[in-house]
Order: sequence, then C-alpha cells, then structure tokens
Amino acid sequence: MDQAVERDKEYLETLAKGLNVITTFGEDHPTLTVSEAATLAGLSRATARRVLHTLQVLGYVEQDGRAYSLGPKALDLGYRFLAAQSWIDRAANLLRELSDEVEESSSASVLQGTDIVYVAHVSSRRLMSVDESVGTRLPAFHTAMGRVQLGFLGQAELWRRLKSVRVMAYTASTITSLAGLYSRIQADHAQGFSIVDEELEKGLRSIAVPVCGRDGGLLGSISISVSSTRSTRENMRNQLLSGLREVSERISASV
Amino acid sequence: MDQAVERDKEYLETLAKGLNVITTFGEDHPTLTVSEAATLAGLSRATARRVLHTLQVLGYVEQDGRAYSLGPKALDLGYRFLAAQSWIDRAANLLRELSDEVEESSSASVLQGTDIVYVAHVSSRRLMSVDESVGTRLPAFHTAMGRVQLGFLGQAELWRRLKSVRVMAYTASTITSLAGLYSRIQADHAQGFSIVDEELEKGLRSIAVPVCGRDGGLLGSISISVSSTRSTRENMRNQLLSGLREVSERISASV
DNA sequence: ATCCATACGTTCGATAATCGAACAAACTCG
DNA sequence: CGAGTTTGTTCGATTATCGAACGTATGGAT
Repeated sequence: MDQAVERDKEYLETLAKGLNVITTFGEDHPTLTVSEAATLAGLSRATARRVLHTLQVLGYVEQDGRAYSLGPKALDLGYRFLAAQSWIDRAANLLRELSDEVEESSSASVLQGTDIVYVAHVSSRRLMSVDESVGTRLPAFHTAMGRVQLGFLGQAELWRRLKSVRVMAYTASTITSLAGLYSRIQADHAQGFSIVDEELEKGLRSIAVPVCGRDGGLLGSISISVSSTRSTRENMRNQLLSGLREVSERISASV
Repeated sequence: MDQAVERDKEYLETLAKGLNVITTFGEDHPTLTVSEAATLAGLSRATARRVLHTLQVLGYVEQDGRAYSLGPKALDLGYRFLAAQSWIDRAANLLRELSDEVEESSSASVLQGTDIVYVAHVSSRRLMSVDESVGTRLPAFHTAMGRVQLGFLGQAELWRRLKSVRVMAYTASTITSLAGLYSRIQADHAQGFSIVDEELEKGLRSIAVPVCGRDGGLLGSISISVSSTRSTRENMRNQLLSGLREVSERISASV
C-alpha cells in the first residue's frame, strides 16, 4: 500500500512545511511559540523551530522572547503578486473615484478555485460600510464578484468546481442547490453583471462586473456593495451598473 | 576553510530556495520560465523546476504553458501579516478620512531594518499624487515615516543601522553624511514629527508622525505627502501636523 | 511544413539536508 | 523558590534533495 501512494519526489516537502508554518499566523494567532506553531502546522517541535529560525534569518518572521510573529517582509511575497498585475493599481485608483461619486464601498478581486481573493478595496465614509482587506478570501459562488468570474469558466470546469464546494446556507437567502447556482451564474454571464442579495450576509447587497484584458481574457472583477436598506436591486442596476462598466472599460483600455 | 564556515544545520536551505524563487517574480518579471527562474534565483534548472512545481501544487504559483506566474494565494502570506496587526485596518480607515479632508495622499508604514514597508496607502484625487502600493519598500533614512521610527531605536542600534546603509544622493537635497542623518533623526524624535523635503525625489515633501500602542511601544508611522509646489514646510507644520497627530492618537486609543 | 536550436521533463545514484529523540538549560507561574 | 513546562541543541540515522544526462517537446526561422 505504501508503494501505491509513492511520494512525488519532485515535490519539496521542506518548502511546503515552511509555507504551512507561515499560514498558521493570522488574526487568530498574531504571535506563536515554537510549540504552538508545531501543533498548528502538524510538525515536530524541532522541525517547527528550524522553520521559524530560517524564516527569521530571511526576515519573514520576527522573534520577541518566545513569541514569533510575521514580519513586514511577508508583505513582499503578496506584493509581488500585486506588482505583477498592472491592472490592479489602475483599478484601485478608478474605484477610489467611483466610491467617492456613489458614496459606497467598492472592491476588486480575482478568482482562485472556489474563492475570490480581494486585490483592492475602498471603504466608503458611511458608518456601516463593507470593509475587507486586500488578501481576504470569500466564497466565489455566493458573491457577485465570484459569479461574474465563474461565468467565464467552461461548462465542465464550472460543474467540477460546483461539485467540490460544500454549499452552506449563510442566510435564508443563500442559493444552495447546485443547479440553481449553475443557472444563476450562466444568466449573470449572459447579462454581463451579477447582483447578489443577502446571500452571504443579511443586509448586504452587491453588484459586480468582470474586468478583461485587451485580448478578452478575464483579469478579475469589480463591485460595489451597499446596505440593503439603502438601495434596491433596481436602484443598483439603474444607478451603479453604468459606473462599474465604465471603470471596467477604462481598466481594460489601460492594460 | 570549509570547516571555518560550517553551515548552520538549523537553517533549512530548501525553504530558503523556495522563498527566493517567489521573490524573483515582480513588476520586472510578471511571468518566468523554469530557466529564467533558475538563473534569477541562482539554482540549477532541476531545482528551480521542483520549487515551481511545489508552489504550483500549493497554489502559490500558476502555470500557463512554459510561463509561471504568482497566484493570488501569494497574497495570503502578506495578508496574514496585515491581519495580525489590528492597528493597520484602523489606520487605513482614519487615513482615508484625513486624505479626503486635506486633499492629499496619506500612508502608513512599518520599519524593517533600513527600509520602511508601506502597510496602508490612500491616494488623493489630484493628478500628481503619491501612489505607492502596500508592500512597497523605501529607504527609511530618507523618508519622514522612516525617520520618526528610527528615532525610537537605541543610540547604538541606530548607529549600527546607519553604518550598514550605502547612502545615496537621490537628489541635491539628500542628506548624505551619517552624522547629519543621526542629528536629524534625534531632532525629529524630540519634536515628535519629521518633515522630509525633496530628499528622495524632487518635488516631493512629506510629514510623518509615529504611531504607538497603549504600552508606548512603536507600531509604525503615518504620513501625508504633497507636491512641494503646493505646500511649504511651514504650511505642513501648521495645517497638516495636527490632523496626523489626531489620527495617530485615535489609532493608539483603539488598539 | 520542416528543421534546428533551445528549453523542458524525467530519472537515478550519490550526497547532503533534514529529522526527531533525548537531554540539558531556560522560563513561567504559583 | 520550586516544580512543571517549554525551548535549544546535538547526534546518528534516514530520507529528501540534488544535478547530470538523456529523451522529448516547443518555438522560431526558413
């Protein structure tokens, strides 16, 4: 049986272990001791210590007594992803202007698997405003930004990803049937935008459009989010969609 | 001689190689082939391929034919640093309000070695506006945000870092003597703010204040940057300093 | 469409990197 | 201050990783 699941000798276990340790840090664990890191990463204590020592030498982690924390050099890794995609800077600036104009928060994201990952965000000045940091992940199937990007997948790939998610009913409004999600995504793709209404969180309504490169390939998506007490679906379509489309076109024109 | 520089067996070479490959991606190299990555990272082609394969399996890198590029999962690594520091979200929101009010761009950063690393940035709506992404690094000794943070170091440590930089004359205004930099940093620390005037880039003037935690320990710094044609040093001190100090105090009060 | 040069994927034995148990040292908490 | 817990370090053993070499694939020029 061991031979049946022979390990991939091209896969570097040590690198994987190290990256795994980095991902144990976060909001839940701003600092970690060696033993905590070992437990969370599923490593022996000696191995966890070697990982932390190496990361510290390289500047990705800082040590204060027994406590380790991620250092700002960890931002380098993510920054390089952002720096490699020129459309994101452009999007951030244009979304800033759009948010000022419509007085709502706006975002940009990219699709990865069954998640969207925020790559830009502008909060509005309202007290109740969507506020997500760059790097945040949300389920693609239940977000407007996710649905407009999923619509670019081939039918087989879309079904493959649909089947791989464990669909949860986040609110009473969440679409939970796979067929329902599939149909909605196809319909949104046909109309060129998506509105998601309180499926992820009660009170939250978002409208999104895709962003493409000059060659027509998908880059990501952008959206505006509002409190459902402030704007109806109809209002969003009538008042927010044209602004989003204009921003999307300006981004496409500049890359 | 080989024995004299015996390798640190607690340092994981494979992890270091992997992270090094990640850092070869960026604005200059949004995509890389196996051979390019090997050359830039100083590895054999087979090793570079194994690193890229492992990163791809883990989701940090994506492959399109022969071209590899960083995937959005790379943002996770940097996001975890930001997520672990609650003051940064708070700073971003308050800086957004401040930028709107004063109609200039604002930023927050943390000190790492002889660099500052941007952790938040708000561009103003002006055509000529400072625009730096989160993750960007700038030399601490020649920036207002850097100087206010360097002022928190002990004298010995400050001198150690001073001696380790290769001081460059970015503009005719750049302070290039170590003694001059040292004095300026001490003076700025004493007055509680720093103004840097066209030392890094002609036409760019910035004012910064430190941000501390409740315990008085340094968290980072915040700044406002303007075009030198729009504001004198005196104007910055008279009109911008109080707003920055207020934001700094509100951040400190909330963490 | 073909050919040639370049780049890539894969494999294997050798080697070096990595492992983790064990023990001493350090730290924390009561 | 003492006890319990955690960490740092070391060593021999084991496994992960390496890179040269060769076959395959790709891309560019003609």
